[in-house]
Amino acid sequence: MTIDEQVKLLERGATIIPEGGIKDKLELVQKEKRQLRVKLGVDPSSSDLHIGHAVILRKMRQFQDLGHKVILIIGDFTAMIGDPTGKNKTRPALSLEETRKNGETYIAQASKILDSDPKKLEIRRNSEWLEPMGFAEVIKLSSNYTVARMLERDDFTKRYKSGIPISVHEFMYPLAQAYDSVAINADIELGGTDQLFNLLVGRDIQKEYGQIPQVTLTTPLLEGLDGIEKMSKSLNNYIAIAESAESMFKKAMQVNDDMLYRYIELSTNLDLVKMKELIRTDVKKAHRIYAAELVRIYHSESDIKNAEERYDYVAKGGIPDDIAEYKLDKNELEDGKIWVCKLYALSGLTQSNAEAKRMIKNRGLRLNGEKIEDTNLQLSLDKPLVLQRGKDKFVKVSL
RNA sequence: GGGUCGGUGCCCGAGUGGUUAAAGGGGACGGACUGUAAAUCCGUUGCGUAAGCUACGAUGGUUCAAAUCCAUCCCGGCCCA
Repeated sequence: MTIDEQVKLLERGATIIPEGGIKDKLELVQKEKRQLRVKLGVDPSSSDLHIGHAVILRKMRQFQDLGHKVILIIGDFTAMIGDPTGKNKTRPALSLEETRKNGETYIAQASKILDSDPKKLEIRRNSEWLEPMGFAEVIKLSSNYTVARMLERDDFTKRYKSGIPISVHEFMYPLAQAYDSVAINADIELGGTDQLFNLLVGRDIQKEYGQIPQVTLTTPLLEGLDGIEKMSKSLNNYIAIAESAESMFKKAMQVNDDMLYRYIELSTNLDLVKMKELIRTDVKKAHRIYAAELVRIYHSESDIKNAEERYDYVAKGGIPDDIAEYKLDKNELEDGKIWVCKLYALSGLTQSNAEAKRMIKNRGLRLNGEKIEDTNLQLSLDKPLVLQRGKDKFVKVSL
């Protein structure tokens, strides 16, 4: 591949700062006969990677495939300090052990996408260099940036204007992240568009430390299944890359029609021109192709059929066979029977007896496929029972 | 440090002594309709099968009765220093 072709591939779906920066970097390393050092910082506070994260990981993979080195930085130190007080309220600060564990899960999941050849992948933790930094060092680092410039960051601006508190330590986040770039001497740093500010701080700080500033490459954030918020675990609007083929297929089918093109664009390599046309002419089919493609990427060709069949079966009101099981303790029985509402609560399908009762009144609970009418129903468990909530939440109960 | 305003359920927000498990909106969850979509419409949205209990930043107090009044404390915004 010529450099121009490489640039074209790498820049697809991404925003580069400064413009043309990728080409310059590629030419530079060609001259110096070395690999690019491509950085991605990850926050080990959540352990479930979703297809939104995958956008950037897939971009990383492209760099690897072109022979470059990807450096994954687990932000174990920054996560340990605890999340800023911002919108998400205070998140309990994680212990080093937790962040380490989350980091491991992250790596395990990311390796579904990344090439784990050590020549192409380096994994570091930022506690490595941030922890030993003394206060004097930190002051020196922070003296390179001004409050006014910090406040330029979009979420700081918004919060400041609307009177939402900003703690001083939150200013340290961009700086710490920027210092990571210095520590590993990054040529390029990748991130979601929400990371742009932090990535740019990296450029400034690298300059201050006498390095050539990194080029930043940002990819769009994938909106969640609700079509409004960004995809995230806490909003529960995500498709995890580790979830089962069945669940993945189902969620993919539920992506809003309006969002489908964007999902295809950002999370698959499907032919965009063809898919755009298909969405126009036959949306349902487009959904199926997308759903199948996702399963193909994260599971395998052979899993598609099962996932699709299950989907169709449940859509028709069928009870699938891969249901979670719950073993009821005999002590819960009275005269060999148990009250329906209690059973639903115990099985975890409802949060409380009261909720189960309400759901029955709303005709939302089924037993062996039949709607439950009577809130006072007493059940004996001679045979296993299939409890169901809504369309697709099942639990099989037995003694 | 001083002044001032504020802290209500998942979120926003009304409520300034009893009729308040707390208006309204959002979200979420069910149902109808559908393509297990969207839109729309309907219902539910603290726990307890009940008596009742718990809940309006925390603790203590006043009162027959407190989210509402008082005291102290904690947290935050704004203004002044």
